[in-house]
Amino acid sequence: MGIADRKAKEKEELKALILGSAKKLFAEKGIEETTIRSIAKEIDYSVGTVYVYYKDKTEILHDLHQQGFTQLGSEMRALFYVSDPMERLKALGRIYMKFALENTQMYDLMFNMKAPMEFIKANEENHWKEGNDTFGALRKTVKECIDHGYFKGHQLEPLSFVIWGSVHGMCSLYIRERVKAATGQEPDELMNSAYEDLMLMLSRK
Amino acid sequence: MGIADRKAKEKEELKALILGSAKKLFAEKGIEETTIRSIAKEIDYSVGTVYVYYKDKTEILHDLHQQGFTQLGSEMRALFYVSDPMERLKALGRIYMKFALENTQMYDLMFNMKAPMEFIKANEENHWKEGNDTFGALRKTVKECIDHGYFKGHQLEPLSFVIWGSVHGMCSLYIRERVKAATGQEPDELMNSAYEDLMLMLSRK
DNA sequence: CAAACATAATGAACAGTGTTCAAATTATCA
DNA sequence: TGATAATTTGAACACTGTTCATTATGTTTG
Repeated sequence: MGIADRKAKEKEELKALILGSAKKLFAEKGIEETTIRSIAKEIDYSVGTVYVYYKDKTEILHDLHQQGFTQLGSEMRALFYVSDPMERLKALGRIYMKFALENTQMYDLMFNMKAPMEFIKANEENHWKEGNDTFGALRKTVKECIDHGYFKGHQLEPLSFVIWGSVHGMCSLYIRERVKAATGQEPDELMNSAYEDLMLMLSRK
Repeated sequence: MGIADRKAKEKEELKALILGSAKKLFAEKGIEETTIRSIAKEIDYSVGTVYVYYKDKTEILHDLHQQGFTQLGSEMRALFYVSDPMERLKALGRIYMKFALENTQMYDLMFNMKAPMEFIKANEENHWKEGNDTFGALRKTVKECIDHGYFKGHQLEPLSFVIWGSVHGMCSLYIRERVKAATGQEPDELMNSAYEDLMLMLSRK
């Protein structure tokens, strides 16, 4: 079945082309400028073609958010070699924050926008695998910290969520342009010093 | 000048009526359903009239976000009687979180949506008074905590931002429906236990 | 090779959005 | 009452996501 195979490959390639176009526009111009028409125009196809390969915009955004998690996941996995759990926790947070600040649109899509969650709900997958895996990696590291004598009196699940929420909160305020407006400080500097303050707080035995 | 006065009052009243309509739709149906047409329909005026009193939608959303800060501000001010700064800090956070969970759309508008910031930028007010005041109240309380021996080794500005970011982060993850999806826990329960874990961490001398 | 069929791509059309502005309506004044 | 000013209107514009009959292309078959 050579022809069928080739056709299947071509379909996949075109789908990837559409997603690539979406990714480019999304990263460069943000969600506002990433319209179906602009995606189609970028690759010289008609709007209708996009809908042959993606049933709607939320599916495109879901696929995109998945790519973001793939990247973040591989960056996080590169830290598994760090044996000391507290050191690893600190490094994890740094990587996470770095990813957020360097890929603001993508981070926004992954953790703030409604589209990916709506797609998951609409397809009743009922399971946010990407989020689950990422939070699982954090929880595992926090667990090891607890086993090493850190976080006395804390519970694993709430504590892990607090840590996630802390870094996510700072990143979101940064991305949604509340940092300078509210504090008057230089955002990038404040993000760094705040992260150090957070780590200081976490690493107290 | 009786007539001019009355006209001015009527103008103000109609503007308030538009804002009230927007507020109602916004709280009940969210931003998606709060269209200019729906706002106009709610109060039996035409779309054009809305644009006589508001130059665009961001101005409406900015006025709305201002109302949210007025409410949050008064709820926070009710805690000034708490003399112990750490107790006050804990209470502040609770009130803040309660406000976020009970007014999800409004909180989202105040701290996540782009509209209010875009309005401020477009009118080069260059000063987010609402955010400044709120963060100022937090900073002041944190300062007092430091003066009472808490947060040794921490700096006021970054620390205050970390605390804000922590609570904001958890609230945002809740509102944007990432909590249950990522942790598998019951969101409301986790929010509470996480807040207690956070406070436990903060109140260690 | 041509005709029949299957697959893929198209873009006009639809319903919705925010926004504008000439025209119609209403209120005020002389 | 008639002229003038203020207010309200809603059709129209440019955009969005989405659909689907039509067209074009590729494949198989007699």
